[in-house]
Amino acid sequence: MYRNKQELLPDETIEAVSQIFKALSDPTRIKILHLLSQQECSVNHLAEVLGISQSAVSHQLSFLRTIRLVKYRREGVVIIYSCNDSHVISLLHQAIHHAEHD
Amino acid sequence: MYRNKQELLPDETIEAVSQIFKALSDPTRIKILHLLSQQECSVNHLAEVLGISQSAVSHQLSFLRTIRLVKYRREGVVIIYSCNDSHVISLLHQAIHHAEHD
DNA sequence: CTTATATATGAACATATGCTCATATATAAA
DNA sequence: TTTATATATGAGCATATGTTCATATATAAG
Repeated sequence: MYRNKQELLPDETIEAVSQIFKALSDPTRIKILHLLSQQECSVNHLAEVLGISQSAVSHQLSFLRTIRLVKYRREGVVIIYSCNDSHVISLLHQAIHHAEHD
Repeated sequence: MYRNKQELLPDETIEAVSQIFKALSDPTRIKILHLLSQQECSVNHLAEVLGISQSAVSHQLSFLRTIRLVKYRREGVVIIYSCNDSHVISLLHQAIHHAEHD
């Protein structure tokens, strides 16, 4: 009745995929990643431009750092963040394009 | 100091993108969509093959139906589900590929 | 009409998530 | 060393999320 040719994904893969999409599923993180995909930014610049509290931005950057979607460097007293995963940024841009043209 | 060439996305777009990725961020939904991307399935078949309760599968299908990621048809007593958004399936497949080759 | 099977759905519950507020840490300047 | 500014982080809280359990609905067969 049903052929059983279906490839089930290993749990590891499922979890990794879930993590990628979870990172992209929150409006604050989308805004952060989209802006970082255009230019490197300091934490305060992100907060000001996006209209999000410094604390909220910093918490989300911590999250994005942990899963290596962003990287950062210090410049004096300022921390400059930038994107660290071009493939995930590509997924984001595709989804934006899709959302704009649905 | 900073150029303000950055394009901020409209809230509408942010919400739409967030919804797409939210749909793809749960392991159960990933399993369902991945299987449906290979073959149409009844609800019970999904539940059995994926090892998820009928109720959980049905709840998630309801979610996926609402945002039009799946469609369905009745065949007698059985409801056959299939994918309804090839672009989102493409995002899923890319993420799977990325997760498998990281 | 009754029974059996497939699917859907509401309520309840436990956990996850994202924010704010307060405060800690770190660097630079005075 | 003191002060100012930038960033990070923990605690607490409100809301969102996903599951189970019980039950409703729908179709087909007898």
